[in-house]
Amino acid sequence: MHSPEVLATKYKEQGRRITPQRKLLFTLMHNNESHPTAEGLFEEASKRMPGISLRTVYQTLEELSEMGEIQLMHCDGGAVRFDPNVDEHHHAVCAETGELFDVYVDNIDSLRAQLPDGFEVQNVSIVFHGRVAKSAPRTARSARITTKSPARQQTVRAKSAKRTPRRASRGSNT
Amino acid sequence: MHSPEVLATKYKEQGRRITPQRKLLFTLMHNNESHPTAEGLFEEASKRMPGISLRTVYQTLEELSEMGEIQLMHCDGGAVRFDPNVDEHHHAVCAETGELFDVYVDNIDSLRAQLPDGFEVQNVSIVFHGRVAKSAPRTARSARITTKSPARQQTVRAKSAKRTPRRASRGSNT
DNA sequence: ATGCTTATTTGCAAATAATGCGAACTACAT
DNA sequence: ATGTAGTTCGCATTATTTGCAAATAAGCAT
Repeated sequence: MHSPEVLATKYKEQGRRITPQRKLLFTLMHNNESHPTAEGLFEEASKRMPGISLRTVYQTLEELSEMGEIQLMHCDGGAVRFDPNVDEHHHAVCAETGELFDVYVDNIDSLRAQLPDGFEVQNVSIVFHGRVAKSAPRTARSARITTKSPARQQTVRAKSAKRTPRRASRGSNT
Repeated sequence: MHSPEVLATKYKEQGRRITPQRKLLFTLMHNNESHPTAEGLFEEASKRMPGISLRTVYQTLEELSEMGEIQLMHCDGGAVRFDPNVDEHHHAVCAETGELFDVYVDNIDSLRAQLPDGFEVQNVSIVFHGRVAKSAPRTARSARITTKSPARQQTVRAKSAKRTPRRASRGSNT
């Protein structure tokens, strides 16, 4: 998504107003690679602006989405996660931490798929499920992987192409 | 998933009981290609067994999932959809009707992805978003496409897949 | 068949996620 | 400073799904 400043301009051009709430949310989302949920973003925002309403967060995220500034991502059935990266990209989800990473795929066009007759593909979304190998080096737990950093180009090959035992229901991580 | 008969055996072997509700749900799910939601399956079941509880449907689907007999699919953020096809496969969603089709992809391993460092892929899920071309011939609106029919092998290419360089800088970032 | 044991079914409350709506508030042009 | 229309916010409500406990009923032993 655009910088808070550019967004402000774009907003005004559309007759929308710049409020403290919006300014804060723009800032919190800009370059945010954590793929926060509305609730998560609300918590962050509340730190800096106690009293801000969750309703406002939902509303702002919705308008940013309508303006094409952020992307929505329904990943595991839980809450929607928002992504300020609107380039054509995909995702990797760590089954352990639930962390979500942006992934760029070079050759989607080469996929050979048996699509239903007459199906016209408009876009493809790929999700890599797996886990981040915790190589001992640093605190491991808090080792932050930035997608912009040494993202290795690799050819995909699942550990075991077998069925993964599916958890029955959603998010019960307690 | 297995046939209702085989399932019955498998259930008994595990000390589970065969009830009329389960028998019905087994039958309704077997070879079901509609990817129903719990609610949808409940409605179908209700026709044949008025009074069956939605709770029972949820419960049965959950146990079938735990037994590896069906797969869960979180697609658009709405209700979970269930799939008796547990082979390694993917999906195509019609943006118009919401219909969901099974899709087999041959060469997932050849995808070149820039995954986060140390990320171990366990499995990949691909969703093709698009629409079923309604070839004018019949009522068009009600033309039904079945997945079992001549699924064409095709190389994927979105209608307007412009390749965006990573982090394209639109305007003055920052 | 009859009874028993305990797996199942069911209804209802409750949790989670997100949206509708209207009253109060405020950005910002004049 | 003032007015107006865009915003924020709280509360009610919808949609899914799960937790719980009482009522029910498979399936085994007799």
